[in-house]
Amino acid sequence: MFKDLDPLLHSQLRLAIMSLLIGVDSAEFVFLKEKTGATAGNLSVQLDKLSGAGYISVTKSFKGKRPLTTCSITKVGIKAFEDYVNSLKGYIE
Amino acid sequence: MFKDLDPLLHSQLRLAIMSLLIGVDSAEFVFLKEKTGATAGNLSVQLDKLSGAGYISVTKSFKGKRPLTTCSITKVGIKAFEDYVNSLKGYIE
DNA sequence: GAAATTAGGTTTATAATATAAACTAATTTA
DNA sequence: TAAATTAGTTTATATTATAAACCTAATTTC
Repeated sequence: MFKDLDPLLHSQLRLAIMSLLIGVDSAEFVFLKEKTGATAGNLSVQLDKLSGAGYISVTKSFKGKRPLTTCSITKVGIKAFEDYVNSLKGYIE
Repeated sequence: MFKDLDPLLHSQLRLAIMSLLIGVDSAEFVFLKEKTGATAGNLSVQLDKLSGAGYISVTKSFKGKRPLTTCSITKVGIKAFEDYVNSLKGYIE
């Protein structure tokens, strides 16, 4: 009935990030920042957490001379997201 | 796209409580405790919060000689739950 | 009939979490 | 060349979730 909800995903900002990443190949820091409305600091922290869990991969490079942080969801992340959504259904249906 | 998720409902235990209450007329403390698997302390705290927000009403009486805490969801609570579920869909669909 | 146990909670302490503020470092722009 | 902007990271704080400890009354056991 009430399966545990992955605490890493049961967070508004991290869920929004995953929701965005699941629909694209990859996304830049600034794109995620704009779409989620998060502050850069908060976004940075949450990306680290998702990355630390292996839910996303983060690559740091340069666009011209400015730093560029690019994120992609991983297979593990997709699975976790799907599991989370399924668990959630036990609560809201 | 990403509407704010009511922080009062975006909590595993409180969401489970609301999920249970939305399906019944009323429910006793012990019933909620068993169904959610929560400790009594945690349940007590979360019921207070939901009650404080006007999402549920809590009545304390006696069953025989033992205390009996009975909970029901309110109209405000139903509305909040429905809004929460709708907002959530922006994240998971 | 005293002591231990159970029932039904509440209060309090702690650890984890989310979040923004403050900071860094490089780059434009005025 | 000073000021502002970009693209972030680190740190501090306030909130939150959670369980442990506690309480009171009732019941069972010895």
